[in-house]
Amino acid sequence: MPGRQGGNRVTLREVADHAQVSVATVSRVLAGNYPVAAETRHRVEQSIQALDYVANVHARALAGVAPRTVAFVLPDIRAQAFAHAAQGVEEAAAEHGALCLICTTQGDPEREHAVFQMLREQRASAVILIGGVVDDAEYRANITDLSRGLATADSRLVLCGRPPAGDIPAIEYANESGAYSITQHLISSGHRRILFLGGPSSGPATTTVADRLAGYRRALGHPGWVQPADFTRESGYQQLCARLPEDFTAVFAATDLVAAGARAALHAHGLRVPEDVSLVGYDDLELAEELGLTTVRVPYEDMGRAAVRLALSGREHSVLETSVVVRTSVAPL
Amino acid sequence: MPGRQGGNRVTLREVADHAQVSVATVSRVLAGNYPVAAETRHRVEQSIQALDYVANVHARALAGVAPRTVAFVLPDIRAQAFAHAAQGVEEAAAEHGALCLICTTQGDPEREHAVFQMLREQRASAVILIGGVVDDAEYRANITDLSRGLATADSRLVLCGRPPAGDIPAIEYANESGAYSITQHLISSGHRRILFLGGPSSGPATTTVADRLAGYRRALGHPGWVQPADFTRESGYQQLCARLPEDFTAVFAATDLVAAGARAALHAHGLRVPEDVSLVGYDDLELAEELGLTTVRVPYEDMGRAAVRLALSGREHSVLETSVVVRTSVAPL
DNA sequence: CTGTTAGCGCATTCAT
DNA sequence: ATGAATGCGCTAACAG
Repeated sequence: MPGRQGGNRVTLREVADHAQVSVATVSRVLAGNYPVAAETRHRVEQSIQALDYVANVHARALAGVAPRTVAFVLPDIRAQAFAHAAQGVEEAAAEHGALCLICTTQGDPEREHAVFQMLREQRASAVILIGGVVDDAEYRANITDLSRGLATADSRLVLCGRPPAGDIPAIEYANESGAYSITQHLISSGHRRILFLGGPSSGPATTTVADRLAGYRRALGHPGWVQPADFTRESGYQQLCARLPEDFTAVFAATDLVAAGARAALHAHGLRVPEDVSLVGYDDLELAEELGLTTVRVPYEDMGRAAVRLALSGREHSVLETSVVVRTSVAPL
Repeated sequence: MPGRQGGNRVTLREVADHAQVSVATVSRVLAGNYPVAAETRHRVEQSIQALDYVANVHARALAGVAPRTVAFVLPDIRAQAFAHAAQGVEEAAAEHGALCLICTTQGDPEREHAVFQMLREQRASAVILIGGVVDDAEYRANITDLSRGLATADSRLVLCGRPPAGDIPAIEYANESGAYSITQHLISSGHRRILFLGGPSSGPATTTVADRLAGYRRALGHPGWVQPADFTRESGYQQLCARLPEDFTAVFAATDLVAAGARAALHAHGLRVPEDVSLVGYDDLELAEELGLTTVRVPYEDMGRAAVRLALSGREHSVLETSVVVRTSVAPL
């Protein structure tokens, strides 16, 4: 029972004294990469136990033996897609014996900046960035700065679920083709008037929606019908209601969450899914299963894992497959 | 454009040289807690910019100026309840200017042990622990060891959503009384035969279910009817099916997730909610809103925040209120 | 106001 | 096989 006073951590020195050896010897048995007499080693190990010694990472790091740390920066951990990616990152980091830092920005640029500064100070070996972005010049400039800043500190930046920017590597998923496939699915069920629900009401779209919209249009062979909506259930509800007098036989919601809102809107108007209107989403969250929603599966956990591998050990498949998951929200026309 | 080679971080020394001052001066303008001539300060700031200097936390920590770091240890970040608690922890940590470490154990005791060891090495100022547990002697012994180990390193352990153990502080929520209230709600709607769905099929229950069950029984005034089930949707489905020939007018699922499974089971048997059977859950997750589930709201984010405050700045309300959220899954008998 | 210096805890030559 | 000494980057006395 150590029970020492607060703040009085045991140091290597004390262990050495206790074991009647030098600090170098203790350090050696700890590292285990250098010959130490069996008997001495035993004695040292006893002392370590007895004193409940715990190494100080900071001192270690300073002396050049830092454990790698990978940081995962996301807008909001409450979003299921991100939480799943985080799970993948955690797992892979653990496999690599790396410490894992999960940081949220709440979509606030200031906070994001602070987080990055902090990560540089922490000497993070890698930082993985996830979350939708508008791929414009400003973004490119920003991300390039970040990457350079990190590189200065011998740290790598990896994008997750976004296109690579400049020479910044990324793990993507087949977003456009997933959208294409599920639109095809709708089409092959006889649907023609398919409403795409998602995207900004004005201004440029994030790469996420832009790609999904592109896939939708490629399958359709024409611009189709688009109703803007944020990536929330509430917005899905509101925006579909706004469109509801119109006639379409199916709705492609940009996200499962949006689909959930759309579904509620449909129900509120006395329309049934899929009897009256077919509905598909994107992401394949828990929600999709609950609602029997046909959707596109995005391998978020795999993306997290892949991003860590890319960051820590170099090359890696950089665009993961998506697949449509058929459930019960689509009916043939 | 710094663009230095990887690994070649800029040090205080270099900044000092560049600015033609001593390291002490640079350190001072950095800390800003000591008078420095305006002109000198300016010169130093220029150099810092020019060299893109970033302080090394490890060196700082070794020198005694460590930023506090609070760790949040949970079984699985994909679980919404935990993700919400994590959000609260993140926010509060940021407010305190503390670094936030989120670590998952996957419910694996070995991994949990490794995580704790790592946290001690990191000199975490506080570690917050969440996740169901069976409150037996073994657990008590374990947690006490952990707490002592942490205390050795001048670090505090705080429990979250569990009862305090020994002198280890905790942030709880009114679990039993929430269960009592929602059972009352059912009762005042005329229900008498209410099935409690949750808990282990054999062996001791976690404190979480035990308390909910206790509240249920207190409201009922007798032991009631209990069908065991894990905290998963799947289990809710299976276990309710197993019980379905029996007649009860309402089901109290130990968790929203379990309720979702129960609901599916009911539907699969041609029973409608709430017309044929009323259903309530616990937690008030996103799912509950989607399903129109009447449930008990647990303030997970607040708990996370409170835990951080407790850990970092002492006293704090330690048991948070719960409340029943009435939606559409209960019908009067 | 500014420079010099002594640690912080540990890993690592270099001696022995 | 073991011990003594050096340095990692920074802060905080301590001198000027």
